[in-house]
Amino acid sequence: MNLTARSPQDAAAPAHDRVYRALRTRIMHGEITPGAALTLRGIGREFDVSMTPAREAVRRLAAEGALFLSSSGRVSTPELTNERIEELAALRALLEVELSSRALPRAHMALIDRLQMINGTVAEMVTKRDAVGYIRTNLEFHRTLYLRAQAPAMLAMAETVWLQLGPTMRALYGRLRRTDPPQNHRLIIAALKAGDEPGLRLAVRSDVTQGLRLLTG
Amino acid sequence: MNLTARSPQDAAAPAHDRVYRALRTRIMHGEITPGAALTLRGIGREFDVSMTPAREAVRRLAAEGALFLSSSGRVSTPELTNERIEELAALRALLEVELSSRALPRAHMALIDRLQMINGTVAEMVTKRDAVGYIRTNLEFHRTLYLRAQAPAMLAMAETVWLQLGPTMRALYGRLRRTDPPQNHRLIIAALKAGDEPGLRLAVRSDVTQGLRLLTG
DNA sequence: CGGCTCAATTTGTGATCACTTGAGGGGATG
DNA sequence: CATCCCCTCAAGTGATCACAAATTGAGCCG
Repeated sequence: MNLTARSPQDAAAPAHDRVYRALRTRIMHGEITPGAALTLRGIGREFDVSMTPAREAVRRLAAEGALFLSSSGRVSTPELTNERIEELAALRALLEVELSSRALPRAHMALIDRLQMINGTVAEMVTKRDAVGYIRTNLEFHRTLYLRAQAPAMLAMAETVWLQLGPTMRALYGRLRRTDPPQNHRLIIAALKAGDEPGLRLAVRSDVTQGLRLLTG
Repeated sequence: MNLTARSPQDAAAPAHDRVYRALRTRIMHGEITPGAALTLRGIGREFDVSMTPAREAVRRLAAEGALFLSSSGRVSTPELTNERIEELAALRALLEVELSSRALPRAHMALIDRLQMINGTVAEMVTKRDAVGYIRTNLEFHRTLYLRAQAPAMLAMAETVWLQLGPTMRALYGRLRRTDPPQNHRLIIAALKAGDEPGLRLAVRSDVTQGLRLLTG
């Protein structure tokens, strides 16, 4: 099956973990449309494993809210209601504002440079209208910043929220007609440079909630 | 099989779900000491199921951070570092302050009465020095309030944090020599009655972080 | 008396299979 | 033409087994 080189941490990874990671990435990056159905046998066939590891991966993702299990056990990506989306956006704001706050005193020039580079890629994805690429690099931008917060539990929660929003995000950003580069990311970088905590908090809050405006507003 | 009466929501529940719920409750209420080892075959034996549903329950709990899986797959309850505990406490503060804020405008007299009744039970548990009972009723107090926030995703996250703190909480509260009733709960109730949002936020923050003082301070 | 080695045993992993249930389609009926 | 019913097949659940890895404890040597 997949004979491509794997990153070190994936070397000799158990089957269920391989499947889990592959599906997780797909979902988080919006590569699966909301409401799409999955089957354990289908997943097993695709990754060349039996139903057992497929089931473990699916249940793990369901526990994280990335997949929806119907009462009869059928598996699909969740179709979020507007209320749910708003709530998850509020969670993003809550968690990510805190994470950025904690990262601020630890953010040195090397980090800011790296963020600017990633942001360049984000802008590129926007102009190319590559939705999946945009989501991926956008999340990389945020994760890079939040890693500096040295708060693994909080970051894990934020990623769980991203995961839940994944399938919906694609549809959401698909409506974005804008081709202008991410303005809020620039504000975040500027606030980091200036050591301006209130400005940073505001910029992060705006960035994580802006995608929602066009849905609810 | 298991012919004992089950609660309504457990009726005809799949085996893996029964096991999951039973273990989850045990962990959240602090009935398992940190670092305790579990085995799939042992769990299967206890609940009279095979390894398969035991594995699903364990992996689901591991995904929620309630169990720790060693690199070799061995299962145990996590032993949290002080940094981790502080971070989880910060998460509790963040999430629960927000939840209480959202619950405030919806908190009518019936809810406040119910909170006062639960709080009576909490006080009773304190005087009886019943650690598990204390944790259970204390969480019931918080959950009852937060349910009014109408924010299921946020509440689920808060419960995940409780779950992660479960095994540690017992040890934590075991050090509490106090037999005085929960003062912060009274402040919460008072703030709810008065419709005092800043006071409520402060009281909730104090309540969820107080247990930590004796650890870090 | 303490540390090391090796083997027996415990434990997780993954495949396979029997069983049951629920979803979806096709046809008959009003 | 719509609705309802039944039937079939697909899909999840859970048990069992073979296998590999790791743990543990006994026995031995220093």
